[in-house]
Formats: sequence, C-alpha cells, structure tokens
Amino acid sequence: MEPEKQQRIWDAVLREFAAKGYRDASTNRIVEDAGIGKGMLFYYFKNKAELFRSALVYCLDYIEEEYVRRLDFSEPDFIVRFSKAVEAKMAAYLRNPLPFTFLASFHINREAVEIAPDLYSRLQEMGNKGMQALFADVDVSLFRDDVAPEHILNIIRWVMDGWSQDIIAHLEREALLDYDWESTTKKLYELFAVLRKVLYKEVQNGDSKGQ
Amino acid sequence: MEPEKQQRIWDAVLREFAAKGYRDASTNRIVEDAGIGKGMLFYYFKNKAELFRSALVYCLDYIEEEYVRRLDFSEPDFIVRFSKAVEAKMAAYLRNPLPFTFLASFHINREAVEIAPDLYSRLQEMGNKGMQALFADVDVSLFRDDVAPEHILNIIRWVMDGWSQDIIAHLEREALLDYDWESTTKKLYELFAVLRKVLYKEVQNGDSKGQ
DNA sequence: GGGTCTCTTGACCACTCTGGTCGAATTGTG
DNA sequence: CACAATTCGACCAGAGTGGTCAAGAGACCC
Repeated sequence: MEPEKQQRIWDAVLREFAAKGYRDASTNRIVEDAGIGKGMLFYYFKNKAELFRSALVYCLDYIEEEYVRRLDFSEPDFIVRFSKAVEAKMAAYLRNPLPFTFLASFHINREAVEIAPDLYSRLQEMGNKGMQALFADVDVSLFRDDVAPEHILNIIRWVMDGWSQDIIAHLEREALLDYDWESTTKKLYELFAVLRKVLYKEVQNGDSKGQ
Repeated sequence: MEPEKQQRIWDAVLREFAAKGYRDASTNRIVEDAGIGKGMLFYYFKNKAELFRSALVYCLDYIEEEYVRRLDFSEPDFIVRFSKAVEAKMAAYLRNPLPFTFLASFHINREAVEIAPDLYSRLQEMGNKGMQALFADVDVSLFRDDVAPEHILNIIRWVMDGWSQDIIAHLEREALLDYDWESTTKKLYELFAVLRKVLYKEVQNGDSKGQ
C-alpha cells in the first residue's frame, strides 16, 4: 500500500482513539476521516480490538525508535542531560504528535487496559526505565552544597516540565508554522543559565557551559 | 429536596460531563449513577443543554465562592502569595474535586463552547483576572539582582505547579484518607525555604520567613 | 374520606449510531 | 483474456440516544 495512504489511516486511527478512548471511538469516523471505505479497515484488521492493539504497537515502536533510543544518559551534568531529553521529546513530538497524545490518553484511561494488558505494562516499563535512567549517576557535586540534591533535581524537573507545557499550550493556540523557534530556543538557554546560576556551585572560570 | 440527594445528582452530572464532554455524556448514565428515575432529571432541567448550563453555573459559583473569593493578593512576597493561592486551591479541590475537573474539561473541549459561550467567557475572564492579580505589584526587590525577575516568577510558578501536580498524581493512586498530610506540608515549607534561598537576596538576620 | 398538589418513576418512543459483513466493482499482473 | 488482490459502501441486528408521559406516591388541607 502507498505509504502516504497508510499514514493517513494511522493518523485517523490515533486521532480518534486519543480523543475518545477505546470504547467511544467510532470506526465509522475513522474510515471517514481517513477517506477510505469501511470494508478496508476490516480487511487489514480483523476487528476493533485488534486495530487498537496494532495502533498501540505502532506508537510504542514509534516512540521507542524516535525518542527513547536517542536518549543519552552518559552526560553527568543533570541540566544538560535533562535538556537533551526535553529537546529530543519535543523534536519527536513535533515530527508527529499523535503517538504521544494517543499513549498519554491510553495511560490515563483505565478502560482500555484490559484490551491490551501486555502493551500497558510495556508502556509503564518504558516510562519507569526512562525515569530511573534519567536520575541515575547524576554528578551532584556540581550542585550547591547548602540545598539537598533531591530538591535541586525536583526543581529542575518541574521547571523543564512547566516550560515545555507552556510551549505546547502556545502551540495549540498559534499556528505551528509561523512559530518563532529561534527566540524560543534562545530563551531556553537563558533559562538553563539561570538554573545553573541559582542551583549550581559558582564556576571558577567565567564562560558558561551552555552549548 | 434533601440536600444529600441534590449533592448525589450534581456529583453524577459533573462526573459524567467531565469524563465524556457534552456530546458523549449520557443522561441515562447520569440518572443511573445518581440513583434517580429518568423523569426526575427532565422535571428539574428541561433538556440536556440546560442541564449542562446549570452544571456550569453551579461550578463557576462554587469555585468563585470556595476558591477565588478567598485569594489574598495584598501579600507583596511572591512566594507567600503564590503558596497561599496553591493552598487555597488544594483545599477547595480536596473538599470537592468535581467542579475543578469539570471546568478543566470544559476549558479544553472545543465542542461545548457553543452551548454556553457566555459561561465560557466568564470562565476565561476568571482565569485571566486571577493570573493578572497574581503577578501584579509583586515586590521584586526581594529577588536576587543577577537574574531577571521574569525568570524568577516563572520558576516559582513552574515549581509550585509541578509540586501540586505531583501531589495530585499521588492522590489518584493512594487512598485519600490515609495520605500523610503532615509530612507533605512540612516538605512544602522546606521547598519554600529552598526557593527563597536560591532565588531571593540573602537575608540579614538568620531566621527564615516561612510561617 | 376525598381532592389537590408536588414529586418521582420507568416503560416507552423514534431515531441515530454501533461494529462488522459481504457481494460486487475495480485494479494490477501475467 | 483470466485470476487474484484490493477497495468500496449498502446493509444488518442490536445497543444506546434524548426526551415523553401516564401512572402512581406521599403530603397536606378541607
């Protein structure tokens, strides 16, 4: 099948499941949105449940390939490490946001877990491993001494999360194309400099570490 | 009508609308969940749209009364001001979370706006006014000089938001009753002390300002 | 008791939408 | 042409929809 049509179908499937969850998703709306006949969907997927499972596998593979595999946990500086992770996630999200929104809705909604308990645990395991790796072997000696490292880690995490949530909220209002990415990344590196200034030890030499 | 039954009905209505949105909400499920006959719902509300509007008014009034009205914007210290706001919101949320979740879903979902455009703008206005008041006339002279005040305000906001999101995430997993509130508030004040230490000017006398 | 009122019920209605089927049409390939 | 792989959408039985309404239930007054 032409990959362009395939993509249209996946888009429609993920959009519908993400918006409505498993039970309330409508195969009629999916085929209409994808611009294909009803029979075609059930020619390639034997029923709704299998379609849902296939969509989950598609998304898990996509995110594994396009996001998780590209993470680099060797960096000891937590701000650099975390910011790379945020950037990688943002990049993958902007390339195709649907797998993220679909998996997010799957993670929240209780109902669909029984359709695919194995894939649900695969998702959970992915999240847990990522979180563990993200916080493992951080060079806490960079942090200032008069605050517990746990607090510093939390603050950095919360600030980064808040920042990206602000960005996404903006993106949903403004058009994606004419968004000013240059000034956004510039502001992000400003933010890193601030975090480093307030949460890290004072550096001896003057130049900042931000790339 | 007995207030206990009234509460049961509102709970069912808000739960259903919050979970499914206007279009996909089912009046059948509402009456079943509330434990009343179908006719009763349409005896007090002439149709689904009016029920939805009444639920919105109920929630807006609730939040106005139980949360917004109790905010205090006279405090010049931003951490104290914001923390009071967070505490007030948390308290109101824990007393009855449904109005918050219902209004949140209404704010996100595009579909129901046309049913109640006036109430949608009332909600937006409430949010905007709150945000404006929250950031107005903050005593920035408390902040350290070597970081732009805008950054400091953002960091405090993101940290508080992240903190409360963590709490809510915990609450959804653990039971609400046997949650250790004492250690939670203790940790919160620790967090304030940290924020003050890293984002404010050094204080002359040693004791912290946290109440 | 009877009369009248408010409150409450759930069977019932016409209608829409559901997941899924299937015979027929179309297309690609040789 | 034949043969197979695709693609379509009309069609199905069944579930669920918002809303109605005749029939009570219970309270209060005369």
